[in-house]
Amino acid sequence: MAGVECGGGDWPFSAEEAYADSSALLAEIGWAAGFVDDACAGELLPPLDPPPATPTGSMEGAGASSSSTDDGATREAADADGRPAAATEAASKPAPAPAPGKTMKKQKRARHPRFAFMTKTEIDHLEDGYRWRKYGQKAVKNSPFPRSYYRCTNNKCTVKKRVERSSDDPSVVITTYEGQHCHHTVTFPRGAGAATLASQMAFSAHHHHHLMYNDLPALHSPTTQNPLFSVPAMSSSLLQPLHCNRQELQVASYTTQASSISSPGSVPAVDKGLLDDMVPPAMRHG
DNA sequence: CGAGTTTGACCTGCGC
DNA sequence: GCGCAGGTCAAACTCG
Repeated sequence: MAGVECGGGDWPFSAEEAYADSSALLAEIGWAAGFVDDACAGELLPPLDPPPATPTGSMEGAGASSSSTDDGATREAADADGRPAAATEAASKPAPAPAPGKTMKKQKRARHPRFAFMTKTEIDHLEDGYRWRKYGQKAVKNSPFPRSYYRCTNNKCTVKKRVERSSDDPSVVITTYEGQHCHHTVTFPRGAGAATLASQMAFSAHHHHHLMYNDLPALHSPTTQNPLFSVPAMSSSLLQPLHCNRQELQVASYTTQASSISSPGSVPAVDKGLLDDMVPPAMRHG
């Protein structure tokens, strides 16, 4: 496995800095963000002030999601699943005639629940038990590092992830998962901690608990070293994938039960596996 | 030869 | 309406 190694040690920057740097991303994500030390013992740092619902009525963060969450499902589903029609048309790239996009212009791009986390690692693409296929790379504005786009190789799975390095600290990789896997991991590498965890969390992203950073005392604590958010704790007090629709900020659930991850019975044993893999029994609640 | 990566072009949404 | 930036596509290429 692509060992998730890191020099360990303290973060070279504060949570504020980290999030200030990636605030745009986090804001855009609008769901949840964790800060994970790839040694599986890192801190999950709170995002900076979660932009309060903007007066403009735009929900920005959630907006990115909500504004494009709705109907576009067709396209998303399509292109992730072998790209039928649309993609086929698009194949005729040099022929911007009816432009593939045009036909589906009305449909906004679908957005699945997203979960982002930062990992201090030198490895760009962390092994997380799933197989990914890179489908694009783009230079990111104000960042010397490109952003890579990956899709789960399982053709029935629509999960995507973006990987980019923090322009502030090259040693930090920001990974954003979008969607949920409809299958189990291909492999379950021990030690793939951070990525695996996030992946699993993304996997269980269907537990759309609505809550806001501010509603999470621990999460929003000014303290950057909140033990509550060491990775193991994350698994147990879990940072639920935040469905942070800022216009309906509400705390639906915030539990310290490890079982909460796999609670509604829809998450397969994989989550348990995660716990088994990462959370020492003693650390689990009860 | 199949699977995965690279890379330039294209599409879309958004702010000005 | 225009330009910018993010996101995606797919041909070409690489690698095992």
